[in-house]
Amino acid sequence: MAAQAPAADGGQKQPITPRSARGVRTRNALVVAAREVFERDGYLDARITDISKAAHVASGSFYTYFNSKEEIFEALVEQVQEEMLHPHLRERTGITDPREMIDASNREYLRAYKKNARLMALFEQVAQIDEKFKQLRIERGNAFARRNAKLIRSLQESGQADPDLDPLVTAHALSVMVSRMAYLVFVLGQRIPYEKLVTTLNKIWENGLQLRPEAPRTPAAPDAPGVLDG
Amino acid sequence: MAAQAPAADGGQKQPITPRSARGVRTRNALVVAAREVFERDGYLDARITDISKAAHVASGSFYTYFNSKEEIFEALVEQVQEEMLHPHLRERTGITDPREMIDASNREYLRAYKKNARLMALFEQVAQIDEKFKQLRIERGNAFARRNAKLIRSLQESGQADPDLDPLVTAHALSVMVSRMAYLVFVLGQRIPYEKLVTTLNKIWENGLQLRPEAPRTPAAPDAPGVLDG
Amino acid sequence: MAAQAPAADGGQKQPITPRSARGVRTRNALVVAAREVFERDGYLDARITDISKAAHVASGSFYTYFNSKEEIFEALVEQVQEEMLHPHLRERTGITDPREMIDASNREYLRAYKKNARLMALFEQVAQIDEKFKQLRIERGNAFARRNAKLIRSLQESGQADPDLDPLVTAHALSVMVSRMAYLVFVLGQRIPYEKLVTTLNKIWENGLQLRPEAPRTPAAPDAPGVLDG
Amino acid sequence: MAAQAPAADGGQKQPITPRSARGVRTRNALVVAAREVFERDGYLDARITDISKAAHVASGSFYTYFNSKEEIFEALVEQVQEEMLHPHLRERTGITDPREMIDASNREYLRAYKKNARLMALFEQVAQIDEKFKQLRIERGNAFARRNAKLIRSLQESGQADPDLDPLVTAHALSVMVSRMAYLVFVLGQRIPYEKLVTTLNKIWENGLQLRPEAPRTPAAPDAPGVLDG
DNA sequence: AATGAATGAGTCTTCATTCAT
DNA sequence: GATGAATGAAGACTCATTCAT
Repeated sequence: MAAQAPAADGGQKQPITPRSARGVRTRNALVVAAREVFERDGYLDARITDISKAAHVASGSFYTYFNSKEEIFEALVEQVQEEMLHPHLRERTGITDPREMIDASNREYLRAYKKNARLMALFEQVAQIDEKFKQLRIERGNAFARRNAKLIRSLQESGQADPDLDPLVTAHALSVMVSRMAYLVFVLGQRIPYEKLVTTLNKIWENGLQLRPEAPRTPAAPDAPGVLDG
Repeated sequence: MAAQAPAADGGQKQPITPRSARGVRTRNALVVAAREVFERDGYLDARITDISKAAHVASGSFYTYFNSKEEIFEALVEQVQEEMLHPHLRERTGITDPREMIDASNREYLRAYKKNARLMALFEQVAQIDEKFKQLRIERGNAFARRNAKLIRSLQESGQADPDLDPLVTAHALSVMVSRMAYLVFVLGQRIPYEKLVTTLNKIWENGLQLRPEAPRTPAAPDAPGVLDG
Repeated sequence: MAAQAPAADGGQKQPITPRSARGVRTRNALVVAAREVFERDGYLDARITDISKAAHVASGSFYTYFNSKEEIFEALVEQVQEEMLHPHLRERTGITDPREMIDASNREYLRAYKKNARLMALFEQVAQIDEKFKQLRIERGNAFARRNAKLIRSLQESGQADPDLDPLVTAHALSVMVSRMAYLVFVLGQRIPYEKLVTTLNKIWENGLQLRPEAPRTPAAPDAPGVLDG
Repeated sequence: MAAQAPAADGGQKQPITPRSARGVRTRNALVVAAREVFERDGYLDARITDISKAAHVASGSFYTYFNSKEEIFEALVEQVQEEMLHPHLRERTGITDPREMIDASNREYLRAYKKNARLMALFEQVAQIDEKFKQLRIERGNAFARRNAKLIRSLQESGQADPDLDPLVTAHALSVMVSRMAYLVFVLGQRIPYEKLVTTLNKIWENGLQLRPEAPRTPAAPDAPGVLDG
């Protein structure tokens, strides 16, 4: 009752990692169901009961694997992350021309965003509601910006980009521009034709950096903001 | 007893517009308290009870003026809107040089955002949660974009801006870039020095539009995204 | 949601002290109902729902005044305490003969215990279950023992009681003997005639202390263990 | 399909007596684990799951041997009983002097109580919670009291003890005094030096019975209250 | 016999909303 | 209009018990 010794498991709650095949199936079913329900009802209106129901398991089974809505959401994010993880553009494509690179990475980003629009909307929402996830997005955004900043810096050093721009701030700005436009179009439904969206964003990147058209044989260009960038 | 006589107000709830001076005071106290509580606890965790308590009125009194949290939030938005409403830059300042105009409007926007950062964070949050408010922001964003698009178009026509850019999409993109950076810095706490933020954003606008430096005698420049733009 | 600022009330929960007459009535009804339900079902099986039901209020109303079963139990204890509180024997009766005093206080204690047997059983039970209440009983027992020890000491000093006895330990021992016998008889139902119980306990007190029969004009004698003693 | 054939065991549940050596081991492990968990968490907070975990068996295996927490507790009690069972004092020691006997049996009781304090606390607790176990303790206490009463009676008959005392009630009273003091000191932590505790209790027994110091050649003295006395 | 997941009944608890004074 | 208590629907969560493998 009152002042009992804490449980022997060190205060951790029950959630287990499934040991049997059946357990794996159930856990997966729950994560899949969670995605369904979250996308359908939004994070806030999603009831744990509904997730269990959608997974065709008893309500209590949810707690075999997760402690809370937040926790299963985390699991969902991790899973999606894995799916979306892939090597960087340059390594995959061998593209080195900055213009081509900007185009490729913006296209890739926008395509992925469009494809997972409901999920992205969900992430947007949760980042506004849950502190932990908000932090995650900040860090992710910073990582992207740092990487892009490096590329911008190298373009500046080789005389291909406007040397007056602060690389890190510029990287942030151009990244949020792209990701926010993706949100505007694919989540909020702003009607902008896809091709026009891509070309305009490309153009602003190029103009913004003042890319010298006659880029001779140069190296880098920024990688696109990742799917989870803010 | 059987057939209820329909209420005179057609089934609408009670919320009244205060008639007495006391009523006005109470209603105001509630709106002020709502802002306090919303900023402190976030929209979701703010309980109507807390708002009433903060306003030093009985919990039941809330319903004399509002039907729901959403409704008092609306009232809060309207009030803030009034406070922030002011004529457009050009009309106020007479500035016509595009560069100056970009600088002035970005500064004005960022200053206002910083000053009301907690409120802006709140708006961001509610737009993710409440459908009605989400629509409001879309419309507001569109209005801004249309206005800025007009200015971009006129710059293009006078040969001062890159004619390849789609004016409306560009207007959207540059606007969200600024507003999102404001969010990043003033709400999420990204550490970017104020002056560096302003100059970088200015630069990207200018570069992005390819403003001809020798802008001879031309007119327009985009108005900054308003305080409530997304 | 996640890391929200704590409520403005300093972390205290809602429970209020009733401000209206109606509120006082409701709160009282709940405490009375709690006693009923606790005595009927035992502490563990008593559901908050049942208490509310017995008090003829909605289930949620319980939480207007209490946070938990433990809390309303505390309120019940306090109330009972007040009812049972009365001046010490000697002050009330003027008895000074040790034998008479022992008899009077044992009788009083046993009578009160018998009258409130179900409540006493309840206290016994909760002291085994709830740490806070267990502490309360320890302290109460100590207070009694200290008082009785003082009396024993003075009897020893005036040559009326066995000087070999440790006053404090003896006080504890004789007190727990009486209270535990009360429990045995009135709660567990051990069939011992009331009068035989009293006289036997009296006798053991007298013998135990080796009270000199010819106690001339002496002063003190121990006060009986109080109703709540362990 | 319609009429269920009654199970061969008459509706009784499964719990088995282990047939294999492995079964014996598992069952033992569970009882040992139960003691651990009960002592650590208290009867109420002990979950069957925890007992299984502590025994390193799957949660479902519990039900191979027991139907409920109550049932394994019973098994635990029985096991402890066996361990503690030993012949009566007199038979073991040959002591016949009443004073020596009181001393010996009190010492023995208190030593055993101290050694198993957590277990005794547990028994105390369960007796307050579980009806079946409460009955057990009543019976046990009665058995002790009857035996001690017989001894008191014989002391009275041989002129060694106060003839005014009711033997049975006195036996109860002195027994509960000892056992309750043991609880006070070893479970509740009342700080009384061991030796002082023993000698004081001895003294009260002797004084209480008014043992004639010159005890000539007499036989009996009460056996101490057994470990499970109330 | 052992395993370890699945089940779901039973309570607690919150708080927007109503209402008698 | 204001008050402050009462209401009760809604959901979260626990854990003893069952069961397929």
